Amino acid sequence: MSRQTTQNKILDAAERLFAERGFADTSLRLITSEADVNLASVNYHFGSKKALIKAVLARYLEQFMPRLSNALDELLAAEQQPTLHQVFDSFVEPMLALNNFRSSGTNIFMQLLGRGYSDSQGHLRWFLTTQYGDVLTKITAAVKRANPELSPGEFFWRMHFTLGTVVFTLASNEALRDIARSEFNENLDVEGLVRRLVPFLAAGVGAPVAANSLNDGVSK
Amino acid sequence: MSRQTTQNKILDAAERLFAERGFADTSLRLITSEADVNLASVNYHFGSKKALIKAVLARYLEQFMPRLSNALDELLAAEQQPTLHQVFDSFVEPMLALNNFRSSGTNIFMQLLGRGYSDSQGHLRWFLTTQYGDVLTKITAAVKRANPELSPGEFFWRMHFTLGTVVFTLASNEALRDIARSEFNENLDVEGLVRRLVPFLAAGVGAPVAANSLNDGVSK
DNA sequence: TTCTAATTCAAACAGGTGTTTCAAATCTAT
DNA sequence: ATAGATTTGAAACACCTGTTTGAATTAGAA
Repeated sequence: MSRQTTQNKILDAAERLFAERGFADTSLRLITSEADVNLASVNYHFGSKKALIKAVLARYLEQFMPRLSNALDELLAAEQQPTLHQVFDSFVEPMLALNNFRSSGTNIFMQLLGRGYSDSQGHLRWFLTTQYGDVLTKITAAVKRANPELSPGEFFWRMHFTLGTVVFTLASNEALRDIARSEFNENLDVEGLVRRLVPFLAAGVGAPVAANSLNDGVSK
Repeated sequence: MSRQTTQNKILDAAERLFAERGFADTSLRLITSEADVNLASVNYHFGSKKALIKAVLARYLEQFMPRLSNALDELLAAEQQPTLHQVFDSFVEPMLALNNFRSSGTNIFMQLLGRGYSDSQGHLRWFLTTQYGDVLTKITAAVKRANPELSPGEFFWRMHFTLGTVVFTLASNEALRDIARSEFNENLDVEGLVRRLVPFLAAGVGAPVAANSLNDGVSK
């Protein structure tokens, strides 16, 4: 028989609770009781709560990041200039592939991403900058190629606007989909949500720079 | 002499710390020590920490909401159809006016808004739905008038994408502006930031609906 | 001034947190 | 089967949280 190891029981319970309630609001006692293991086993197997959070995130990022990296490589290798729509589309397949990795994997990862970025401890930020900096570079390269007209300052801000849209939507996607379902029979699955995000982001990043915006602040 | 009352010393310290660190990560002991008042005075004057959070938010919302409401009224009273740019622009003046109310008022309110919406307790949500529901109605009315083509489902999601962009940007605006300043001399003030948001949001909400998005989920 | 109500203060309370301890149980290889 | 390492378990630890208490102080009105 394929017994679940204690480590995996902890990881499975933790990822679900972290996604639902955030990192800070999920106590080790809650995790271990839901995982049906002893409280001390978290510190025995992972060392600390911080390390557990990182382990939960790592399990997904190891699946997601190489796929995203490959998709961006393809886009950057192509002869012709990609559209912004194409750039953002390259996130979709890696995202959806997580459902083959674990059930509800896409949804859980989306919520974890949202929690991870909002979190003041910045666990996710640590991963992105120290482990996956190359992917970040590819993302900015692809966006710049799709929309080369933006000034560096304009580009910086639009990337962060994009990040904000994504993170917020991902973090609250389940709650929002519930509302949409009950309010006007809009029965959207995770894929539908992600596909709705793409045109919004592409249009936002591609928006014409406001001509009448005084004080646009670019001093260099 | 105009002595600061204990209540105001608490409110001032609390709003700064809440904006910086979020509600949950700010303890009453930290607030009262920075405000130089006794720990028990928070519960004496406000009743509880939750009530203090609401009091902090209320002080700003009472300034902001009537102005926003008026701006939207003007837009809705006009003969001709407003542009999305105009709709989002009507948030700008009420936002900036907060600097006349308190020093750095705009910035602190922006961060509080971000914290308040991300917060799992949903203090801000309580205000918006129970106290300022009429303003919410006006916002959706204005957006719908500026872009009547959107289906209800499409409209719902784009409003929430917008909200996400705004909330995330507001919550982290100070950190992001620091980065922008050091990375490429982009010395943007709060007004500049808000004015950069408007074209992004207007373009996103006004984006053409993706024709090739299968499963768009509208079942009604 | 005197009396009463409002406020401040130090201390304790009750409950929750992540982490550590060390004996008991379990597994693993000899 | 037995010895040794790994893993589990119940309990305690040290610390932090929001809240309450009741006495000391201050303020305001008669």
